Amino acid sequence: MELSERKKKILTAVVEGYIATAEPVGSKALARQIGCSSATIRNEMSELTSMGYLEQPHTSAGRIPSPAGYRLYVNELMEKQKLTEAEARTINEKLARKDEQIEKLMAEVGQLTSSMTQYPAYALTMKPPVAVKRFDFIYVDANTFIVVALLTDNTVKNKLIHLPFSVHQDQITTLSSLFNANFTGVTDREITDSIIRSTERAARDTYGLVAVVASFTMECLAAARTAPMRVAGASQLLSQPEYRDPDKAHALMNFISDGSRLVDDLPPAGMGTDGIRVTIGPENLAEELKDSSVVMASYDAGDGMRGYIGVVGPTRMDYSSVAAKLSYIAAGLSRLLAGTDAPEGLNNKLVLKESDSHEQEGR
Amino acid sequence: MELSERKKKILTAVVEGYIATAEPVGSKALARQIGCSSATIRNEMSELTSMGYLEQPHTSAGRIPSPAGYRLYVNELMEKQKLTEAEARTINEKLARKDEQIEKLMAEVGQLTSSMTQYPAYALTMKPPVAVKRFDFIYVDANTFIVVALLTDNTVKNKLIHLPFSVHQDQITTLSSLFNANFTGVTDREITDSIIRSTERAARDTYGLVAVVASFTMECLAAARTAPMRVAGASQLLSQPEYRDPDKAHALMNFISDGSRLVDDLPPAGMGTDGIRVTIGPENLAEELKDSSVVMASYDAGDGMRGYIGVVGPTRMDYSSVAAKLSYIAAGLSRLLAGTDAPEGLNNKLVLKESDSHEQEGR
DNA sequence: GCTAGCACTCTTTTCCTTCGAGTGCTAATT
DNA sequence: AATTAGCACTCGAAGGAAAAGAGTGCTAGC
Repeated sequence: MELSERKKKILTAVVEGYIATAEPVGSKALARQIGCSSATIRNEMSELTSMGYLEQPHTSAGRIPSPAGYRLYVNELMEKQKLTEAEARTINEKLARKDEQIEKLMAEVGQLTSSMTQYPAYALTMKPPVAVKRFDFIYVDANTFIVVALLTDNTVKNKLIHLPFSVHQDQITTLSSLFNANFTGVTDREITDSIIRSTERAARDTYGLVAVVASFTMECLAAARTAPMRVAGASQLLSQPEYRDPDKAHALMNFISDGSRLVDDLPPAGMGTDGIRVTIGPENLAEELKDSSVVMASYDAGDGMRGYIGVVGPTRMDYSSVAAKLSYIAAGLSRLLAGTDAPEGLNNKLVLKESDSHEQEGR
Repeated sequence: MELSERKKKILTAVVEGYIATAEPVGSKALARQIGCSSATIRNEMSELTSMGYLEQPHTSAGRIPSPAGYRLYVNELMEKQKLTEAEARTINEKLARKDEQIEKLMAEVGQLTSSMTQYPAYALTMKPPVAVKRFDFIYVDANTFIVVALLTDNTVKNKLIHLPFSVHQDQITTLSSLFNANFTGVTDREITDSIIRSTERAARDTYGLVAVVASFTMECLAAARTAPMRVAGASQLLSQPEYRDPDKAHALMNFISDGSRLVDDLPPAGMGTDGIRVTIGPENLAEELKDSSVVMASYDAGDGMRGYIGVVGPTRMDYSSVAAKLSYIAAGLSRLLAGTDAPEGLNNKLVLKESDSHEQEGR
């Protein structure tokens, strides 16, 4: 059923009023805004209530939006706010100082998002499974060598291995060719015991060298797949009146501080067309989030990777402003990580934006 | 002035009672414990109050310890608690799964400490300045090479460098010997522009290759010196009655979530003989900590590195139990990172000594 | 030097009243 | 038919007095 223009206006006003003040909004306050008498408003509100878009905390209080009311607001009524000049500049400046380590970049983006929105925020990147592209073994001294693994996502991992016995450079060379033959191009799940066994036989390895390097390899592959997830600004919750009860705040903070729980709750279906997804109160799967809302945006992290940033707040969250900020930050990140135009702030002329056009070399 | 035995007993009982209940403790409750009448206790408490060890929130409440009272308790009266079998086992199990990346290890230790003590916890490692021990350059293809730097603290850093022009293997070799000659054994502060210039001349470098590798080097050295600091379990604060006021909680949480502030407050003088330092309420430097206490323990992280773990809580913190747990965990960490005896739980016979491997995103 | 007793102080809790915002309904108005 | 004015009613919030309770300080006796 389609709502009348006026009902929409009233619903919008109630939602925005409640978002601004955290107090139920009454008919008198609206009368001025809408331009008719409070009695009319009351009638309309009464209908909106019975349609399920508004709620009354108790008989003689104003109305607050129900989850359905918020949903309608988010889907149809809300106008996406624009960022102020200053906000946009802040975001650009922060993103310009791009950090090369994805871990740190995520942490900074989390911080940024949280400080821009005044809500707790998280940031993460999902990665497709990776394999090792090539191994290099650096012989340091008789007891020491370094393994360097170049992964298909172009990250490089390494490990210094110090031995309680000595090896000859030749052994390392053998090891190198065996690993390049047997352990490249496979994901962590494809490394089986039997591959390790056969490599060990081929290397005539009696010291467990192969096992050590193999386990390092699997560690790398597993770690590269795991999403580095950062949560920032959890304490912002405490400035929201709905979390003034320390027990509530505690429960929710526990939940969000544990990144892994949030990840589970990620993208059930798809994102909206603009890359923003809003999940309101009871729509959330996790019990701990039933009274809260989550707004998240996705961005393109390049190389087929997808990333997400999001904030958690009360259902009374300022969806319009948060959505605007998230989508601006997400767009910036996409540009930074996957975009064709080189982001400003890279201060030297060589560098580094290697593409996947990178040919696989034989050996 | 030396306190009488009985005064000590009473002070101890007040401190421990208050720690347990967060309520001022009265004379009646103590009478039973101490074994004399409440009136006697009152007289004694009155004296302890005028000596500055106890305080009265108001005339008709029991007594609570003053900061000086806590201090005396911590220094002289408290018996260091022993861990239960179960607690010790939990800690051992967690530490046994030693993670090779110091960043992650610190995060896990923070988690562990927080969950064992029920207070917010932090963990960090201080490092002495480092230098590069040796460079290796891996030629990948005409447009790509990897720089690998082995640092004096035995961490390895690397970077994949992709060029918009091609280089010959020889150039890389030249670069390698130049860097090994000019950039090894120096700390980040000792790398001056003039060294870079002269290296550039020697390399006949017109593309800025030297500059890129040099800036990578400095990044590594700077990053290796910065203490990776992790804070865990900040939300635990909210379960303490003294932080039921969300504003107080918010202020303190903001403070502790920002690791850098905590670092400033670190070890002014030395640690106690047992490696535990307790800072009570107003003894803290930071304004935000004046109502809180910090207990920290230091551990030996090997290679001349020192590390700290600590917890933040109300002045009414359970010093005895916290100190015991911290020192157990710190001892475990020392053993793990610097100890001569191989910690149990390392499941293969090689691999010892290196602590940190480092990944570098190449984009 | 210790203890019993008692008056006194001060907080906490409880209950009651008042106040006010906001509603729902009815009747009048446009 | 839609809007408005008016009014009785509801229910939480705020205020305040009274009672309860816990603990002290002091005095006097053991």
